[in-house]
Amino acid sequence: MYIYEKLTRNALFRSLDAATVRQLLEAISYHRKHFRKHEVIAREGDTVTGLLFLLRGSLHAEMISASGKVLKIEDIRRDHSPAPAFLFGPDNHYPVHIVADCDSEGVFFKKQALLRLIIMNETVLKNFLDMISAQAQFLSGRIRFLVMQGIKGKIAQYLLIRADRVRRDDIQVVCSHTELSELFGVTRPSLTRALREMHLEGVLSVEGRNITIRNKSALREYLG
Amino acid sequence: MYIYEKLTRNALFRSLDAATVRQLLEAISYHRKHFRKHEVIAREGDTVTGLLFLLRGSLHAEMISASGKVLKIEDIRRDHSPAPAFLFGPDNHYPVHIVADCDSEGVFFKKQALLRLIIMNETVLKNFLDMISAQAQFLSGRIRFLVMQGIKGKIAQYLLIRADRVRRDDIQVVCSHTELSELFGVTRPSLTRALREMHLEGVLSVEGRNITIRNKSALREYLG
DNA sequence: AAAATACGGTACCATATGTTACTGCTTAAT
DNA sequence: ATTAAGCAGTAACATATGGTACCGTATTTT
Repeated sequence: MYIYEKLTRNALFRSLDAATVRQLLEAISYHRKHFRKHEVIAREGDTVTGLLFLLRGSLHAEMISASGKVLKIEDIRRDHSPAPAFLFGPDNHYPVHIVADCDSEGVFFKKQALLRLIIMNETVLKNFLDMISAQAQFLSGRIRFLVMQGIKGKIAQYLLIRADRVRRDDIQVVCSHTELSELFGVTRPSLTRALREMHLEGVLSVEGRNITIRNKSALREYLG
Repeated sequence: MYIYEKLTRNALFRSLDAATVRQLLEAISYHRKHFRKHEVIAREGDTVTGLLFLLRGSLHAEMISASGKVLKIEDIRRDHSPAPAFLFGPDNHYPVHIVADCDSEGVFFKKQALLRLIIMNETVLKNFLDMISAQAQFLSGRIRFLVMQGIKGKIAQYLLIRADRVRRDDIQVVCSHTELSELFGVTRPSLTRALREMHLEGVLSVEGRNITIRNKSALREYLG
């Protein structure tokens, strides 16, 4: 499959057909990048010089505090790019580390090339506005999630959203407890304890990574 | 002073002269709005239908949790607009309440009008990109501030930034403790206690709203 | 197959922060 | 002028979460 076909799946090229993307790509320069599993693609503080578009694999963004606390900010799959909102604006530095979850591959557009794309095609411009806005909206939701509730609230919100998405009350959590605890910004033992307590309270039934919601309205009470 | 002269101070019209802004304004429609002190301009969840530009006064954005916890997200003065990154993108709803700090006044551009401005003038487009990028960057910094450190870390970061800005070690904190605690996402007694402890440790000297940094390197140790 | 790594469970204790309530003081509203 | 709000300080206590350490199992990697 050609690059431009894969790129149509990215938010920047949404509602463009492969032929148009091909045309656009011919007008600018870019280069291909490969990353190995666990490779650090960008460190917090590095200058953002362009935008990466994933063709294969997946990445994640994480913050690490001075004391070593890890907070996973988001997963980045092939429809998203890392740090799109840090290319423009006053501070062009990565606010997070970008790490490859597995062997991955992408194309990198320098800022100038991207700017040309945006000016050349109004759909691309609109898509880019949507991308940056989406990023801000996501971060705003993340603040509410992380700051406005305790661990049980986070568990409740996480599970309720997933249950709603799959339209079932039994949820297969794909992440490990360690990952979940990094996503929630808490320690793993604290997360396990909270799950155990919610199990004892009869709100959830927890069996390893299979969690079933037993009392949905009680679960909602935990929301911050 | 005319509206367009005041608007040149807003981020959207940066590096445009008053005459150009006047021209731009004549091409689109907008209307004027007035707000009284403490008036709620938008509630969390309201649809964002356009963008407000402040001519006079100041606003702030805050989140309120189910349990009543208040988190102040940001101050909005005449160079900024509320929620610029929520006009485009997938979720066009205010993530926060917008409240007037004092009697205030502004002009409101509907989304379509703004879109026309952006397309008409490349500087405006670039400025808008910068605005929403700045918003995302701000929120990202806010996550680090709020989640990656304890109260003393927040105090340290807050004071060090201010001290650096005024190039002095004695700082006149303009907000009340109540406001500060909302900005930090903690309770007021906890904030007061932390300040008292840091005073006893000899790191700070706290006298009401006058705070002097006594030991800058010790203060930095608190940063998360 | 062996070794290394990641994972999940748990317990004990430490610590940070929240909760509530009361005080006196200052500033703004009537 | 009087009343009402808001503000800063503090204390006693409750609670949530963190820190650390250990174990046994599962899963990779070599």
